[in-house]
Amino acid sequence: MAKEKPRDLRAGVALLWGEQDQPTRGPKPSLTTQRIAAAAVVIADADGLDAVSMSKVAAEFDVSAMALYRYVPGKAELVELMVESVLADAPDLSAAGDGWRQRITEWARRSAAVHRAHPWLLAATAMRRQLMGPNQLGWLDSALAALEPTGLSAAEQHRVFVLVAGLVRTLVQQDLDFDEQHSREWSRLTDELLERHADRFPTLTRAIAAGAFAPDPVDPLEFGLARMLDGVQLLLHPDDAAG
Amino acid sequence: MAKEKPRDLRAGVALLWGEQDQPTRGPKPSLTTQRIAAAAVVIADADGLDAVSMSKVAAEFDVSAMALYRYVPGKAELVELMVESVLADAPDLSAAGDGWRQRITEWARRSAAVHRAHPWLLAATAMRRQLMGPNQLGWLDSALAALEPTGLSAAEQHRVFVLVAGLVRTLVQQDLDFDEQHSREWSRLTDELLERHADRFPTLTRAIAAGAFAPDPVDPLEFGLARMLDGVQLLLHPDDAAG
DNA sequence: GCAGATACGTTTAAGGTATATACAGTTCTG
DNA sequence: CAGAACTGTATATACCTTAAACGTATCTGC
Repeated sequence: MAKEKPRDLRAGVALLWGEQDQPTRGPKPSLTTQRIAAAAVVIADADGLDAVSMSKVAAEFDVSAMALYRYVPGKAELVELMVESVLADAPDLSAAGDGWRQRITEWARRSAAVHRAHPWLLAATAMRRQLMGPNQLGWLDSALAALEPTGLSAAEQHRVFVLVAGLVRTLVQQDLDFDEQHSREWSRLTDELLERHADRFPTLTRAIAAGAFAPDPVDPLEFGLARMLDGVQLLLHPDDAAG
Repeated sequence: MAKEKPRDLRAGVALLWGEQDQPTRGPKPSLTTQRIAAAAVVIADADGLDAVSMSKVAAEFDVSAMALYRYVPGKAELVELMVESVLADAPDLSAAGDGWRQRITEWARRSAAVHRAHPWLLAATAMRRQLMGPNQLGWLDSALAALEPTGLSAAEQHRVFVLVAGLVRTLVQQDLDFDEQHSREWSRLTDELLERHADRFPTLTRAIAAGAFAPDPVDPLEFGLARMLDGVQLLLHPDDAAG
């Protein structure tokens, strides 16, 4: 995962879009990129992205690690295929209602659900220089479709999309980071430290005392979306109070 | 980076807070955790987080890789120390004005600046199960201080903080991902693909034609903050239009 | 002052990782 | 039916983290 190989974008795109010409001679391949990606997804779902190694994936097919390089140029491309694999079926938002707000909210919920179902997805799409495949573009397309009725300019729609997608990422990550046991132990240790350093962190100390970090019944995604979309709505109708 | 070692939280916290009792016997250590972290930061700034390896850091001090393990339990802890190192000096927001909005905006700008100056910081703080040191808490404290005058409940202030911090992360990441050359080449390839698949991505095709992905003179952070804080302001004063 | 305890840094090595290269075997094409 | 083209394997390189054993430097208690 460390070294940056020089990448052939053209080849990467062709791979992601399934636009490679099949050779006619030679033995029939025993695998497909789809099956490889699917196997990698199973491993990542179970043990995290770091657990996905060429040899572990190859082992799923009783094949040597090097065999995978006949299908995939390298690990970076494998991860891209994993992302595509998991983003199949861009959401149909027409059932969510007619308003742009309902639709983009539904988009955010679905996106959050996918990210929660595949915790490695966040890390995978956080990697620099990622290419986007058709499925990822499908999600983008459906979000933009939801925002189209706002009447905002194309540039503004794009900006809003970035905000909403970012919000989903942030809040899902918060979710995933939360681990009951770990969290409890950390709180205990930190409380103790904060008591000793209360003067350095006056506001924080007060906030904790006031329950700022206590379990919160409000769904952060719903809260965040509501605030953010209120802000967008204000951009559309500067005079109205949002409802 | 792959395996998850069982971690001793207590030890990790002690390390991060510099609360370890110095031994009296034995040779004097030739290094300090601070110097080690600083060297690692230099490497990461130059070549990315993946380029930080125990042996490269050790080489900066002409010392064997294993020597570092006398100072740091493992690489995860080293990364935590790097984060602390870079988050020294929590921002003083008093110069930004009196309003909560000005102050939290300033906080976001400063936070973004640090993240941009150390591109690996995003990845480093995205790791699961991270511990927070005093400097990281300092930043948290100052953000909460900025939000205190809103009069929101402690829980609400926390929720808003999460939104703002997330916004910064998202938008900085977008920034960092952007690479002139790569982006240009990708556009070219994608345009070509989209033309062939316009029916699959109708909205996206339209959006691109309308310039949604053209260079945008508006600073996304300012745009995002404005929308988000408008939303928050509406929470405070449901009847007013935000200005 | 000196023995013993303790801590530092090194060497060695084990067990991971990605992936380059050379090769053996299989299958289609001319 | 020979040769080209392709698949998968075996081998090897160059990394990575980190465990264990060891020699050596330094302080503490006597």
